[in-house]
Amino acid sequence: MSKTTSPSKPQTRIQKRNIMIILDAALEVFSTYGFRGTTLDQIARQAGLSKPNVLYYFDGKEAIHLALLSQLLETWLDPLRAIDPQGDPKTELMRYIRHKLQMSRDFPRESRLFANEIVQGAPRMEAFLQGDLRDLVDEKASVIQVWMEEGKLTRLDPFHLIFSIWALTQHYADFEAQIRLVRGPNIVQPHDGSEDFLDQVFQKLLTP
Amino acid sequence: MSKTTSPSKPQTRIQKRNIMIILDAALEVFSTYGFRGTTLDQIARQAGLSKPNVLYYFDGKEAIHLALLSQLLETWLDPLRAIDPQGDPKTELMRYIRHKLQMSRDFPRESRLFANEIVQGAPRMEAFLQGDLRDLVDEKASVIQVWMEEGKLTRLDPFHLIFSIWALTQHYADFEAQIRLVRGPNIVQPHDGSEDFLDQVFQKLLTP
DNA sequence: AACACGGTTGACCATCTAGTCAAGATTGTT
DNA sequence: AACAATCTTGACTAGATGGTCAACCGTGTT
Repeated sequence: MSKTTSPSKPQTRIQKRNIMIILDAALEVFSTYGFRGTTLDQIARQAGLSKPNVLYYFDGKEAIHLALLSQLLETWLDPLRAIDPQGDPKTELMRYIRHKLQMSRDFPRESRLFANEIVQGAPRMEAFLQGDLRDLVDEKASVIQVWMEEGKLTRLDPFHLIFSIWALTQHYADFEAQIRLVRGPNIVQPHDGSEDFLDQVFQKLLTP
Repeated sequence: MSKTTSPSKPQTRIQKRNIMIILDAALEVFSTYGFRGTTLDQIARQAGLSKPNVLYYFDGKEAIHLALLSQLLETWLDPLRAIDPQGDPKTELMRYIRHKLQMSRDFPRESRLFANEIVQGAPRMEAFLQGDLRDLVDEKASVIQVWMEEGKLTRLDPFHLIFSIWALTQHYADFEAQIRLVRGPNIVQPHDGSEDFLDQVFQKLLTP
């Protein structure tokens, strides 16, 4: 049935190239217009391919979107997973924050794809959110809790702390249009100064 | 031409009632599915009216969306505008933060309508963002800057400070689905504890 | 060169969607 | 009651959109 999820046959060069081209084009369009706001013609045009050709590589619009999401979700967990319970609390959290901010800077389209989904109720990510992500968040929240009880961090609700890190880092990608338009022509990069700012904020916040 | 923007004729009771019903239905649907993801049939169904009847009151889908946005943008500026340069710096900012959080709790649909627009590049809000909002943000950033130079607040980039307030407060409405699914069945209200948390965060952050 | 398989596409279809319209129902006014 | 204005809707249209298909083209292998 499915064309891209069958791991039996190895991909040819052309397949590899075109699947990459299509996914990149789809990311561009989906992240800008959302799932329903995106048309197959748009994706095909962006990819420089004909619509039937796009459908030769993917079973449909839904399948392309799904491929993007599952690809994304794997990399989404990594930075959080990397928080080391044995490491220095503040160092670990600051590293996580910088990593998330960097992702927001380097992969804004991925961040907005994610944001689009969640703002609209996350209909295609329920399983991920209440499965892998919840487990990992629970685990790391416990670690943070212990660190706080040991007096190594300011006492805060660890869940809200994690959410606040997500909110502050992803904001620069997801609401880039707002920042760009509000700051005006003075600012070239909406991210300008964000790293210093978040460093200052969390340094001050986390130090007991 | 336009049916609802002509201020010449007074509205009948039926007009007032149905326009309100339609706008409420449209807010519900637009905030969940975005502009392109929303159909007139959905709005009509949600409103309990026929599609031609909806179009009797509004010139089209775009007009309904526009009516919602302009209605929203006015109330959006108010809390920021209320920051008093003569008031106590920390009190003023904490009041603003609480006010924004309250709006995110009481009007999550409005917040998501806004978020949907901005994530997708704010094509229908450019004028507002780089007009009224920019002016107001510039003005209040100056006020905050002065407060900081007077040593009454921690020295931070005032623009990033304002953005961080937006990010943290709106996150609870815009990413509600994520919070709900990640926290699981333990938590009923995604907002639980948010006020205490943000109080703690900004109290600590703003105190020099 | 010949063959098989992978790759590509113009033309097409069914469905959805924004918007129209004329005819009918309801409401308010005299 | 009678009339006009407002309100409502079933039936419709034009265009957009996801997806199909048979035929054709390109590439690598023998």
